[in-house]
Amino acid sequence: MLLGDLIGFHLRLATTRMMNDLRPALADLELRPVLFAILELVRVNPGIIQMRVGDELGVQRANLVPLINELMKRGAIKRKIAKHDKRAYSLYLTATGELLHDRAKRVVLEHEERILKRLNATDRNKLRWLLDEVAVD
Amino acid sequence: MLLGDLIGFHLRLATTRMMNDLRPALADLELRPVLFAILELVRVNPGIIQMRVGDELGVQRANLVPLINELMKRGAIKRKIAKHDKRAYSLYLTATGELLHDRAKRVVLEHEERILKRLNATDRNKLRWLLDEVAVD
DNA sequence: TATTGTTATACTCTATAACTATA
DNA sequence: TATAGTTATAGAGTATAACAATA
Repeated sequence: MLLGDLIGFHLRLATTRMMNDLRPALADLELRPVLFAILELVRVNPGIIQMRVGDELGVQRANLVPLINELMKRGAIKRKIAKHDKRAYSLYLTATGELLHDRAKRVVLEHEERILKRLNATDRNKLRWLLDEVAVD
Repeated sequence: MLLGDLIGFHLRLATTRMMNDLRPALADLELRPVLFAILELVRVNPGIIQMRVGDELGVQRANLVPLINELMKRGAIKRKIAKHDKRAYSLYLTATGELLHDRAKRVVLEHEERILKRLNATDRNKLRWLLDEVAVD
């Protein structure tokens, strides 16, 4: 390990390693990490506005469009015009989407366990908390 | 914050936020985060083999080639055939490269302080340690 | 046989600007 | 005026495969 003290380096490397494990694991379901993230977010927050998905995941709204289209073409998500705002779309999983998410979630949980096996529950909570403190305003 | 418990989400978002702050900060020097990472690694480990740089930063050797070329064209780094392996290149900063790195390092340290201002020294060390435990082996 | 650096390629990600329709 | 979604585009990141030179 030649890396220095800069947190950015360690963050970058941890992310790369995690994605290098997750990507092939999800490939069997023809999903990429970002697509799973969308499915998860919509599953847990049904009716969520499309823009909000972008905000939560750090994906700009322009870049979100083709991702949403991809999931709609596969019949995994559906949209309705938002109740109180005709400009916005509310997102929902279809039955197909829920099945896909169920299978993907299992793959992702196995992946997280594989990647975090050296950390106990306390450390994992601490890590989550520390990451959330990064770059908050 | 609608995000769930999955560490991957929090890692992804922290990385995005950090890069969104660092990228424009380095743009004044016409550097990108990955180029600074290479400068830093070569500065601290003069003579490092090109392949090793890729390993340390999680960049594949094929993708490293144009990055090294970019820094050589700018006269920031130079190469020599490695002492004990004619296939490999040892990398060094030029005087120009050291000056560029000095200026970039100042920008990066300010950036890290901005991003991590909510964390004290203990938390920062803990974060670095936790990130290093992610995906070892 | 395996490894370092290279080339080529395809795909994905990301940032930016401009447009529309609604608010 | 501002916001949600869209389109278009260019640049950067990433994965894969194949090759030459050397180990």
